[in-house]
Amino acid sequence: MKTRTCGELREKDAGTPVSLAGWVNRRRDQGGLIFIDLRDRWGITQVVVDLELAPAAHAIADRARNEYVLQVSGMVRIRPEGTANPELPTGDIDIVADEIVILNKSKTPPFYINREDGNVDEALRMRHRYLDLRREPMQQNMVLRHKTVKFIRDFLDAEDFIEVETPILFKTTPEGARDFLVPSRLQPGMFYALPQSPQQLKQLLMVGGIERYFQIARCFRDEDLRGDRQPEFTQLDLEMSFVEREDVMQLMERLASEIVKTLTPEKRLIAEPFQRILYRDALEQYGTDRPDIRFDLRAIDISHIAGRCAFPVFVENVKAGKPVKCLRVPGKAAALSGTQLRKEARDLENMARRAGAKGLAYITVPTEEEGELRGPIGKFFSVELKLELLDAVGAEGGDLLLFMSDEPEIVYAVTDALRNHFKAELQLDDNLLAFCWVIDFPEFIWDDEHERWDPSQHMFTMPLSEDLHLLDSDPGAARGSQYDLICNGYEVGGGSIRIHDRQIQEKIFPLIGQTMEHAMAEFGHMLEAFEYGAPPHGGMAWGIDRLVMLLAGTPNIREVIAFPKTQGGADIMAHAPSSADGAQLKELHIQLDLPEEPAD
RNA sequence: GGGGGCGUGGUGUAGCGGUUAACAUGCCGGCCUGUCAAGCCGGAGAUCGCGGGUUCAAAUCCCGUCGCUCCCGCCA
Repeated sequence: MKTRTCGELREKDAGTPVSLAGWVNRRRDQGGLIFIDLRDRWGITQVVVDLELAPAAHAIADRARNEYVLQVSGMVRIRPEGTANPELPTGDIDIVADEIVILNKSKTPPFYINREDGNVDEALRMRHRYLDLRREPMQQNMVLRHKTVKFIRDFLDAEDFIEVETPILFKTTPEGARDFLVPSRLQPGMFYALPQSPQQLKQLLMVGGIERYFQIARCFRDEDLRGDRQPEFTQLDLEMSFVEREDVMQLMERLASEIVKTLTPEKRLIAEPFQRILYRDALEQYGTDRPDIRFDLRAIDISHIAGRCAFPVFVENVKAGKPVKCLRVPGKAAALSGTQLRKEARDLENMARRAGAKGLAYITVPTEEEGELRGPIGKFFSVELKLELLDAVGAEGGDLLLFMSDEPEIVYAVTDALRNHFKAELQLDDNLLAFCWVIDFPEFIWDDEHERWDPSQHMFTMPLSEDLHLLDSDPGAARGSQYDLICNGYEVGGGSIRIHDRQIQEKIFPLIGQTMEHAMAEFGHMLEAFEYGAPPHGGMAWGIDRLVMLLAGTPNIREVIAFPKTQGGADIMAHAPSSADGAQLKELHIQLDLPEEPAD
């Protein structure tokens, strides 16, 4: 139906007879002359329909409306002097139509397909996602996503990886996120679970001698949604045998860097090699294990100074072993009037309280013409102590210094909240991609509620070899081999060296509160596999959706997924989920036990 | 489970106790042979998400509810 696309014709094609097909992006009716911007995935080409040259085509063009599907036959022609459109790649030519066929009509779309600035209610876009996908930004995102996955496949193929598919119907995993369950008809009362990740299977592939495996894998987690989280999402899942942490990290770093340079040359990487941040430092300085390092706003521990001031809260906290930390906001005080500053301080304090703090102290650093430190707690610091403080945090005139003191976890939360607040003010550059590695996570994190250790990544993570002995003596101090790849505050991926030794794996279960019977029932196949010559192995999993989202420069994962779910986990186009009919449920031996509808 | 935001012609917004509910765009009709966010003229189109309440009077205030969204919890 089409001999050429709507994006490719140029001056050199003049005189070629062509047939184009696509959608009416816009129609401009001049009376005897009708212009139609015909759009397909590759671009827009202007079609000219002249009443005198082609009366039949003109009559059809007269009836055409936006989003009608047309097939146009005609001659490529260089546009008359002075009518070229430099905005359009095809703007030097147009098609003089001699025949137009309406392949299909279209109702007036519920929102604009042909406008860049279209700020449309997202629910409406989702209800008509097939129309939304026609819009230029979505077309670009879909292409970018394809190119990203294609690049990854080619890259890993060149590195001798092979792609292996693992089952979608698999086994429930009692740890971690909630599973999506699928009832088994053949085995009444039994359930498959959709994989949260192919973790176990890829390790078994390593035991199976695949050595270098990857998969573009769909994964499922039944947890609440976020702007960067969907219940089903796509991972680049990857595993390698006979590697150490450094081998995986270096290959993965090269992949990340080459993706960015090849697919989005307009983006800049903040640093190569990627900065490596210890988990402990990430928490202490940024208050999170996925720091956005595009801006340098870090909490500094000043307990050793604050403990000697006269502010009772600080003194008591330091005595009780709680840290006092300072966040220096450069130039913030100078930018605000006294009234504004007091309001800002109130807002920040409320923010800190929401994060769990009891308060938030501040002082401002004087510029040269002013004299004193201002702010409620300035008076508690002697002159010498003030100088020591300013020196410790590198303060300059006009800075706002914020002070947090509480249990470490609360200080982390406040640091994170404040950093996110100031980040929003900074209007950071989306074209800057600040990749960094976070490493040396603890192997376990203490779970107060269940009084046990939880794996900080998962139960198959190998502890660092120098910390292996700590599993017996001080599991809380053992570091795992985990590495997370962070970009602009998003966790793009994570991985680790895995346990391939049954004895080590068996030590993990009691620590995380599992009996050996339970472990055997759930993971016996893993333990058994480890006994048949499991090679040392490790790997990584990337969130493809998040990666593409960063490459596309959108903060919303739904923009890079063709048919995403709403925050309520629904597809409001096709109306999923939906109720099952009685016969289906009966066949599966399922009875519903729904909460009572409240009676009015 | 919790906190915040939004919901007004097809679309995007304004209005925030008394308006014939405004504007832009789109849509329909007309004119127009070089437009390209075309232009000009005319027209249709909204019980202001839904339910209840306060009031002489509600798009506007209050309560509830539904939908979408952002965040916390949750996400090995």
